[in-house]
Amino acid sequence: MAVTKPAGGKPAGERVHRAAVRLFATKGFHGTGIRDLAKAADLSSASLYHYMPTKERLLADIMRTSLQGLLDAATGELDGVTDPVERLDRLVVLHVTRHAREPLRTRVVDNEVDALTPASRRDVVGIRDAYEKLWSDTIDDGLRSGVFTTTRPATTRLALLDMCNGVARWFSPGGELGRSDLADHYADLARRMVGAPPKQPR
Amino acid sequence: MAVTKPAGGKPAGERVHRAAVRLFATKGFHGTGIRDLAKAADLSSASLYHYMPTKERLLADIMRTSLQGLLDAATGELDGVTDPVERLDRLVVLHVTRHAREPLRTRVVDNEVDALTPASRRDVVGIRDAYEKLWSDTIDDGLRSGVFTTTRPATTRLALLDMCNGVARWFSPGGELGRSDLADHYADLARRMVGAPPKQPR
DNA sequence: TCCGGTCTATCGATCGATTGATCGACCGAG
DNA sequence: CTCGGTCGATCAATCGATCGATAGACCGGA
Repeated sequence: MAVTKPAGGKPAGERVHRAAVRLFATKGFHGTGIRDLAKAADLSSASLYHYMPTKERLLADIMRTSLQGLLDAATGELDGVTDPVERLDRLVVLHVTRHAREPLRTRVVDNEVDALTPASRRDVVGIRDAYEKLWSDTIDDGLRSGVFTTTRPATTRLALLDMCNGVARWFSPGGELGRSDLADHYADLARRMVGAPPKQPR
Repeated sequence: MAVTKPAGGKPAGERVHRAAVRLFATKGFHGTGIRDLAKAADLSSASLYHYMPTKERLLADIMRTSLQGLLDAATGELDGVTDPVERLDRLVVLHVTRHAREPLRTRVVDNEVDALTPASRRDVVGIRDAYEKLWSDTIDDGLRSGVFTTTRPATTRLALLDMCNGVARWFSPGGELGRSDLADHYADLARRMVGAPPKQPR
């Protein structure tokens, strides 16, 4: 009953957010005009500014909350887990599942970093670094305890992350491959890359 | 002696091309203004149009020639090579080496596809598809002959390519890791991913 | 039950700045 | 005297952002 206008059924603030994610992901931040955004959110370009301070701040908020959510989820997922193989499994499954569930949001996070102002960029990159440290620590642990065999752990970490990030570029929900199967397959690939034994030894 | 102005020592057309690659890679196509480009190429914005028909066509040319060069090199590299493991090795080494030698150009190719007009996009995506088919065929061959063990070859191909593409995002020439060592490491990772035996069995 | 006041949400109109692109003029080498 | 190369000036269009105004919901006091 609070809804007065049938403009999509969702509250306006959420419509702006969703439209921004979709447009920034598909056309890029600089490729998306304030009027494109307004049209997609079913608002005038003036009304837009009731829900965002600035176009750049809208982008920064999207990226910051998305990355923070990933970091929080990963921290929770690893809580109490000490086995490096299990830790790597969980990191990959969480990462891939998220990227497959929200490929648009992820693409914005991955591709629009240098559209941010220096201040926003510092925040975002700081969160991302904290997240990637979870991966570094896991790989280092695995090497120390001997379950991983890989030279150049730093490079391997980058290769792992790039591989997992790529999912957001091509995965389309509703395809033949489900999110869960996809995540399992990536976890297997990750184990192979670091030289850990496969999940079900044939 | 042909050089009349000391504007960087290079001919103007090449300066435009180089500046475009650098700016498109770091600030994005839509984030790069015609005046930024002119300044970086040490020309007026009007003179720019003696070396390009349109900003978009300049981008399309950069992407098309870069991708075509990669496809040609790969085709030549695979000529006569039938062993799937050797083929995969060569594909990875070529791909990674190129991405490490010219990360800026590669970033443009990878990130600015949807800044193209539909016509240009068709061309570029067509070349890219032909290139990726080399990878698909190699993986299929390896599976058929039994040297590769991987379920879901299509997904594994995507994971491989995303991993190798990622190099352009973080590699900086002159770092501690050389291009050749990097390429070898990636070839090893690729072998592990498809389940092929490592190069030097310890 | 009505009233004045406040707040949120929305808009059309418009701001100055910048966009990609074009024009005519000029310059120096051949 | 021509002509490839270069430029300042400028075009219409669009950019991100702001303005004042309006409509309606809600609230406390008469």
